[in-house]
Amino acid sequence: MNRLNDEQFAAVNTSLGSNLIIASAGTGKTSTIVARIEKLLNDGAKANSIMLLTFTNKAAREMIARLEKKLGSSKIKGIVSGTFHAISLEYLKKHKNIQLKRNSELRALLKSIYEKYSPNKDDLFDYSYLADIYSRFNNTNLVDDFRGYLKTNYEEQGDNINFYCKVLSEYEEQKKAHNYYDFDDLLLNAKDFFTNDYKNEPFYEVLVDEYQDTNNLQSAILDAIPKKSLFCVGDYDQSIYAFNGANIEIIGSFKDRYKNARIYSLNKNYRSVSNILEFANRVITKNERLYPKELIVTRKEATKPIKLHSFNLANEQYEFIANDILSKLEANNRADIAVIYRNNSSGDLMERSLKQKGIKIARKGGSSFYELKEINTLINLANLTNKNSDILSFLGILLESKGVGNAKVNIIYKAFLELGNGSLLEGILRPIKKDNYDFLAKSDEAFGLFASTQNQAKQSEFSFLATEFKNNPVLLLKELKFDNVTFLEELYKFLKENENIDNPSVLLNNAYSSKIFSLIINNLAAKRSFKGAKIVNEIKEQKLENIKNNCKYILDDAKNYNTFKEFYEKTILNIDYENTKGVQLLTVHASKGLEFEIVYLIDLAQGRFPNLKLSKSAGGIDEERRLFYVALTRAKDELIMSWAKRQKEDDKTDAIRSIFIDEGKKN
DNA sequence: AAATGAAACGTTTTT
DNA sequence: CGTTTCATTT
Repeated sequence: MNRLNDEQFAAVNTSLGSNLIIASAGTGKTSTIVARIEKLLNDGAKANSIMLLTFTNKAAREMIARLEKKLGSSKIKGIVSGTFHAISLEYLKKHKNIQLKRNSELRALLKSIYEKYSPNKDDLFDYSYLADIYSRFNNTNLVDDFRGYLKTNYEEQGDNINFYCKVLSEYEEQKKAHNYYDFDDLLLNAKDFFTNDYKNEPFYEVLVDEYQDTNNLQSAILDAIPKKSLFCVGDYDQSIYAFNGANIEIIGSFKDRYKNARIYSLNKNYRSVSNILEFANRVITKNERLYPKELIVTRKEATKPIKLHSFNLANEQYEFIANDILSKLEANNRADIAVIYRNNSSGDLMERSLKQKGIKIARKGGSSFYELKEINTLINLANLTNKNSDILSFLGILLESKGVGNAKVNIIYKAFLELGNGSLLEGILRPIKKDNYDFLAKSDEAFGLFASTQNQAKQSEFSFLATEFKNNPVLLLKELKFDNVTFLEELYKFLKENENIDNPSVLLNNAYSSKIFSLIINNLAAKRSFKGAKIVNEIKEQKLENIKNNCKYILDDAKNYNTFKEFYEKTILNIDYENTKGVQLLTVHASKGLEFEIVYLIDLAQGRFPNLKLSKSAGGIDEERRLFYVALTRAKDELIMSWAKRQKEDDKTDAIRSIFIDEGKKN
C-alpha cells in the first residue's frame, strides 16, 4: 500500500506538536508511521533526532527496514528505535555498568532473601506474588514509596508490610552491588536519565506505536524526553496489557494532558473481509467508546462464512483442526495460517496434534524459550567467561552438580571470590598462592569449615585430576564430594579454553560441545524421561534430541552478534529470531500487530476466554473483550472458531461456549 | 543443616 | 511440565 488515503494523509502531514492517531485494526498504521518519518526527514529533520518507540523490537526492525528500502540506509542512519526497554538500555549503558538480568534470575535472588527472613505465617504473599506487586508498583505508581503503596492497597497485610519492605530493600542493595538491572530498572533509570542527565539537542519528534499499551512509567519517560513533537499511534480497543500496568486512561486522557492536542483517526480497514470485520465490530461495541470511531470495510469481495465448531473434548477439537489445516495446505502457505489462543497451555496440545500429522509449526512465545534449562545453561556457561563475577550464572551451573544446593554454592562461590581477589574467574583459573588458607576461614563464618590440619591430606586426594585445577585451594573445602570435584574440573577446563573468546557464536558453540554441558543435559534428559519411577531410555534419547534442537536455534541466532554481551542483552530484551516457516501458533497477546489469511481461534469456552478469574481484576471483562477483538481482527480472509465442553475427560462440569461468540452473532 | 527424591499441585498474558 | 512440599537421607 504505497499511496495514502485521505485519513492517513492528514495524519502524516500534521504539524509538530501533540498528535494522537487513533488507528483501528488493519487501517495501515505501520504505513502511516513510516510515511510520517519519511516526511520528517524530507522536512530536514536529522535522523538521529527522531525516536521511534514500539512495543516489540521486531516491529521497530520492520519499520526501519521499510524506511531503508524506500530511502536508502544512509538517510535513515541514526534513527533511535526500539522498545522502551531497548532504548533505555541503549542510553543507560553509555554511563553505567549494566548487567541486564532475566526476571527469572532476579526472582531467584529475591526468593533467597525472602526465605532468609520469612516469618512463619500463613497470610504472607509468596515471593513471586510480592515480586509482581513490586513490579506493578514500579510501573504504575510514581508518587508513593513502596511502603505507602502497600499500606494503601494492602492494608489488611498489617505487620507483613515491614517484612516485605525489608526483603525488597535488601534485594535492591544486592542488585546495586552487582549492577544487576531488570526491565523495571531500565525504565526507572531512563526516567531519571531523561529528566536530569540528557544534555543533547531535543528530539525533533518522538513517535510511539501501540500507545494504548503504555503504562504510567513509560508515559512519564515520554514526558521527560526533551522533544519538539510527539506522534502517538494507538487504538484503545486493542489495549490488552493491563496486567503489565498498561493504563488505557493514558490514551483516553491525551486531549486533557496535552494542550492543543490534535486527534486523527484511521477507520478504513484494508485487512479483513466484511463478515469478519462486522463480527468484530459487533463484539467491540459492547465496550465503552473512548473516542468515536468505526471500522469501514474496504474489501467488498465475496466472503467465506465464519465457522464455529463445537466439541465434547478439547482433544477432539485439536484433532479436527489439525486435519482441517492439513486439508488447506495445498492451497495455502503454512505461514499464512495461524492458530490463536488465550492461554499458552492451549498451544501445547495443539502443537502435539499438528506435529503428529507431520505439519510444520512455528510457535511464538510459550513457556519462554529463553527460560528453558538447556538454553539458560548454555548462556550461563558463556557468561562465566566474562570478567564480572556473576553469582547468578555460577549458581545456575553449580546447582546442576549432584549434592550441591544453594548453601554449598554460596560457600564455593565465596571461596573462589577470595582466591581470585574478588574475581570469580581468577579464583577458578589462577587462585592466589599462600602458605596456608586459614585466612579464608576467618573472612566469613561460612569458611569455618576449613581446617588447616585437614588441608594437606585432603589436597593430595585429588592428585588424580588431569589439570592444574588439582592445585586449586578450593578443593580443601571438605564438603566437596567426588562428583562435585570432577564437575568443577570440567568447568575449569571450559573456562580455561574460552576465557578470551568474545565471539558469541564461537563461545556458545564451544559451550555446546563441552563436556560439562553434555553432563548437564544428560541429567536433564534423564529428569525429563521419568515414567513411573524409572527412566525410559527411548524417551531420554528423544528428550536429548529435543534439547539439542533447542540449542541449535540459539547457536544460529548468535551468529548475528559481534560480542557476547551484545548477544546476551538482545536475548533478554527478546529480540527474537525469525521463525515464519510453519503454521503459526501463538497467544492473542503475541498476535498483536500481525495478520494471517486464515485464523483458527481455539478453546473459546466460557471461563477460559474470557478468563473469568482474571476479569475480576486489572482490565476486567472489557480487557478480555478487547483481547477477543484483537484475535478476530488478525484474520484477513477466513475465521474458524472452536471450543470444547471439557478440557480433560475427568472434568467435573461441562463448560458453555464463550459469551463473546454470541456477542458477535447477528441478532 | 542441607540435599535428595517422591508426590502433589496448578497453570494468563510480555518487555 | 516445572514448581512446591514433605519425608527421608547424608
